[in-house]
Amino acid sequence: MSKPIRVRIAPSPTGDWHLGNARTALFTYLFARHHGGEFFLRVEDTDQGRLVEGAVDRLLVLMEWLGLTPDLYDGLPYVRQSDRLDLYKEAAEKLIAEGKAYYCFATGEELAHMRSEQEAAKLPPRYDNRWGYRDLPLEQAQARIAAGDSYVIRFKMPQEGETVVVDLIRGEVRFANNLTDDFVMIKADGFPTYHLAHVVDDHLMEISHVTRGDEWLSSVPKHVQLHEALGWDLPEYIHFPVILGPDKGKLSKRHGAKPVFEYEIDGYLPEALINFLALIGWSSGTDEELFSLDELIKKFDVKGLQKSPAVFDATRLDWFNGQYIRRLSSRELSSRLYEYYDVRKDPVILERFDEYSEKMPAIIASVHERLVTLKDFAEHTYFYFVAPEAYDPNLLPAKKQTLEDVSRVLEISVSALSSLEDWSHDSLEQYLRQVGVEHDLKVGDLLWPLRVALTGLPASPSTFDVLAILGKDESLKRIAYAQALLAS
RNA sequence: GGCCCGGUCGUCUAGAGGCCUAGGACAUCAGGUUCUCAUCCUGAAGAUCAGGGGUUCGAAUCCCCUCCGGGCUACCA
Repeated sequence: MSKPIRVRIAPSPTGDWHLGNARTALFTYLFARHHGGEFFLRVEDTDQGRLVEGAVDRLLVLMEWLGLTPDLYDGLPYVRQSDRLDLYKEAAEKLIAEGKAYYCFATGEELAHMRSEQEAAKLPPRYDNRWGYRDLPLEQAQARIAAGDSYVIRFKMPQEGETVVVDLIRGEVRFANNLTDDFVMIKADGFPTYHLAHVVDDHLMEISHVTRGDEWLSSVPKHVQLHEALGWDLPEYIHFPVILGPDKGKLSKRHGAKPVFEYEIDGYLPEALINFLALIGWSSGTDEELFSLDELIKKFDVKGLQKSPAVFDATRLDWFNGQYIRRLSSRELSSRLYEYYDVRKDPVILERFDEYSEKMPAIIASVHERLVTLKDFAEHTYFYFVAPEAYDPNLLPAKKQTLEDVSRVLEISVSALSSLEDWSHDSLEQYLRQVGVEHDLKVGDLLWPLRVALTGLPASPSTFDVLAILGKDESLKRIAYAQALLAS
């Protein structure tokens, strides 16, 4: 590998990225950065019928969010194939001139008819040159074009011997040439097909390693033959195994394969997503699991890439996200949360950040280790801002407690707390534990009813936290409400 | 159908002929810490290495066959 490493990620702007696309980009990025190479983005918009408005802009934002920002190419953020039509045409015409490609005038209906005929005869469907365009003299073809006939340009695939492909993950793969037919390079609309465009661009962009999904492996013979016909050196090939859905089928929307940007909306951290994705189909060879992007760059090695496809497991992603959230400092978590709701333009939460800015650090700290996603924050802290109402009073008793016990506990609490001056967490804890002892109450029997009274919930942050954050007035108010609820 | 690729606990994986009575992580279950939940700690269960033949003193690792899964077989990428 003496050549400089230059790689590219080449999506077609036909929709939003799912995790599989993001992982291909990640591996490609890691490979480039590990070797100190360059990482470009090339937009493959050669299928004019499938273009999706705004897809490229959203992709750029997403890549930035993931931390996979591509390098500038000729000063531009990406290369766009529709800007390079002349280049493909030039290559195709060179091949025509050399007799390595030809004009084909078969219509769509004719081709469809050919295929159905072959299918009926149990023959493998392929372009069989039944109209003889492969051998049509160039002058005749040009005459038809001049007459306005619609045409495509096909590559004359060699029909003898085999094409040997080397993939860095799988090693040598062999294909018999007579099984590949004369594929289309230039479509009737003048746009190139993937095969031609990829070969031309990767050559012109001096891409050292072609990285892409596994689904391309069986097309490589076309690309190899094209390189040879054009007289160009072959790049190295790396075909990543695909990501499967939980049903072991293709990643589909039905099985949690949402567009990647929805993971952002759902409160996942990009570093968690990156770490999670990196470990699907790649292993460092050690028992370590948690890697930052920088660590991944250092450790990434093609040797650690898996040959087999992997199933995507959402619960594992949750674990990574929880890990990363817990590793954030309170300050970092706080700014992440604010940023998250700010981007979401969530007026309710943003207002709370504003109005409760003094208490916010304590509020966040109280739920920090309980969050799986940033989105969870709203739900976990709701009770701080909105007093519980009309909850089931049967929630109030701790295990083995009666409603009468609860009344007594609340009464004791009210009278004790009313006289407490220092309403800090530590003071509250010290004091209440002592109150418990004085009244012969187990801590749980004192704190459970209190917590339910304050939050209306069976699970919440520590009662001392809740008390301290709510403050004396609000706490006593909520306890009084619980007492009223019990009485009714 | 044909051609390619793949197949280790439910999931992600370690494993390049003896270190494997197959290791780790997620999930699960049990216990501990604890006012609840969560965190954290400890432990358990979980894989006859898809199946069958070889090769070898010895195979998850090498070879062959079968089965299963996936991809390609477009004027889609």
